[in-house]
Amino acid sequence: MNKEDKITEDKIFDAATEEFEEKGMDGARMQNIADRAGINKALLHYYFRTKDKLFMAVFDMLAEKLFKKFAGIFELDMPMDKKLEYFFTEHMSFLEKNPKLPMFILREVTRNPELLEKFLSKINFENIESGMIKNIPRKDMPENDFAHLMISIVSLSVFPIVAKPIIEGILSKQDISYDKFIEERLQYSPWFIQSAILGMAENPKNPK
Amino acid sequence: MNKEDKITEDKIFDAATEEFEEKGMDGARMQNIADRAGINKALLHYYFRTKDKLFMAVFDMLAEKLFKKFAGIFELDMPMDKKLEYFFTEHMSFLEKNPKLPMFILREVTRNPELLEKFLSKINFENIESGMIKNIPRKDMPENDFAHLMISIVSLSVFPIVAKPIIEGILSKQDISYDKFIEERLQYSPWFIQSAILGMAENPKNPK
DNA sequence: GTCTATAGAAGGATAGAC
DNA sequence: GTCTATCCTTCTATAGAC
Repeated sequence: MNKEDKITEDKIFDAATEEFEEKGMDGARMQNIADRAGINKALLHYYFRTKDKLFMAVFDMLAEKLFKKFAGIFELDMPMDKKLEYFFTEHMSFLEKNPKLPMFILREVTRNPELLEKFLSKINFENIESGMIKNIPRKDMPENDFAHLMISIVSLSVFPIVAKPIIEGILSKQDISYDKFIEERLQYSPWFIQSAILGMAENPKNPK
Repeated sequence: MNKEDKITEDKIFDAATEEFEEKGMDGARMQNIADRAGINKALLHYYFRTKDKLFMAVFDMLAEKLFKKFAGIFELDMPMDKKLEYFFTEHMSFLEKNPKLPMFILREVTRNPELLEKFLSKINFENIESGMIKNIPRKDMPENDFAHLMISIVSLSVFPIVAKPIIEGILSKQDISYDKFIEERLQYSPWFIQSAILGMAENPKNPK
C-alpha cells in the first residue's frame, strides 16, 4: 500500500509522527504536518480536533512501541550471557531503525509529568523482574544491585543512541564511522557487561 | 550578593538560564524569563536584542560548564581505578547539582546542527586522549576499544541523570529513593567498570 | 471529506514616555 | 535604564463554500 492509497487519517498520523518525533511537541508545527501529509491544515483539525489530541495519539503509539521492545526482551527465558547478546542485537537494531524514538520519549516525559505517568503505566514490573531474576548470574546478589545492573544495561544500550549527534561528531574527528561503531557495540557491550558481572563476583565490593 | 543587588543584565541572564535549561529554546517564553527576573519584556530586548541572541549566550555558557567538568577529569594523571572513582564522585555530584544540564545539551544539539558544531568545537581531543591513554589498563587494547570504553563510561554516568524522571518513577514503585540510588552509583559504577576491564582482559573477545 | 479564507490567541519585538 | 502600550508575525483553530 503506498501513500496515495492510504486513507487520510493514516497519512496525517504518519506525518504527525515524523514531525513530533523530530521536533517534539514544542517545536512541531501543524502546517509542517499538513505539508508532510500532502493535505491542508483544516483537515488536521477535522480528524484530530487539536494539536494536543494529535500529539497524544502519537505519543501513545510511540511509547507503546518503545516499551514493547524493552519488556519483551527482558521476559525471555534464557541464560544471562545469551540474553545479553540477544538483547543488544534485538534492541539496538530496533533503535537503529528508530534513532529518534528514545530522545523523543525522554524529552517529552521530562517536559510533561502527565506523559511520564502515561509512560510508566505501561510497564508491567512483575514480568520484567521475574524474567530477569530467573536467570540472574548470582543468586546472592543484593537487592539493589539488581536495579543497578538493569540501569547499567539500559544506559549502555540507550545512551549511545540518544547522544548520536555528539558521538558521531567526536568519532568523525578520529575517522571512525558512527554506524560501524554501533555495529561493533552489538559485540562489545554484552562482552563488557558479562565481564563486569563475572569480575564483580570475583572481586566483591568493599563495604562503604 | 542577593538578587536585588545584581545588575539587571545578570538577573536576566540567570533567569534565562533557568527557563532555557528547563524548557529548551522551543518551549521557553520571553515573558517567563522577564517574570523570573522580576522585570518586563522590553528590558530583555534592550539588553540582548532577540530571543535567539539571549539563547546563544546561555547555551555557550552551559556548554562550556558541562564540557569543562568532563575534560578536566579525564586529563588527570592517576591510575585507572583511582581515576574512575574520582570521575564518578566529581562528575556525578556535579550532575546532581545540575540535573537538567545534560538533557538541555542533548536536546539542543539534536535540534540544531549549528549548536552541535559549537559544542564540539570546545573539545580538545588531544588532551583527553593523552590523559586517558597514559593510564590505560591494557597497553595492547585495540584502538577502537578505547573509544568503546570511553563511551561506556560516559553512558553509565550520564544516562541515569538524563533519564531521571523515568528511573525515579520506576524505582519509586519499588520503594527505592532516586537520590539514594544515585549515591550508591558513586560506588557501584567504578566497581562495575573496573570489573569489566579486568574481566575483558581475562576473557578476550571471541572474534566475530 | 476537502478546500480557501480568516478569525483569534500567543509570543517576539519596538516606540516612546519618563 | 526602565516602564507601558502596541505593533507585527506566527501559529492554532474555525467558518463556510464546494
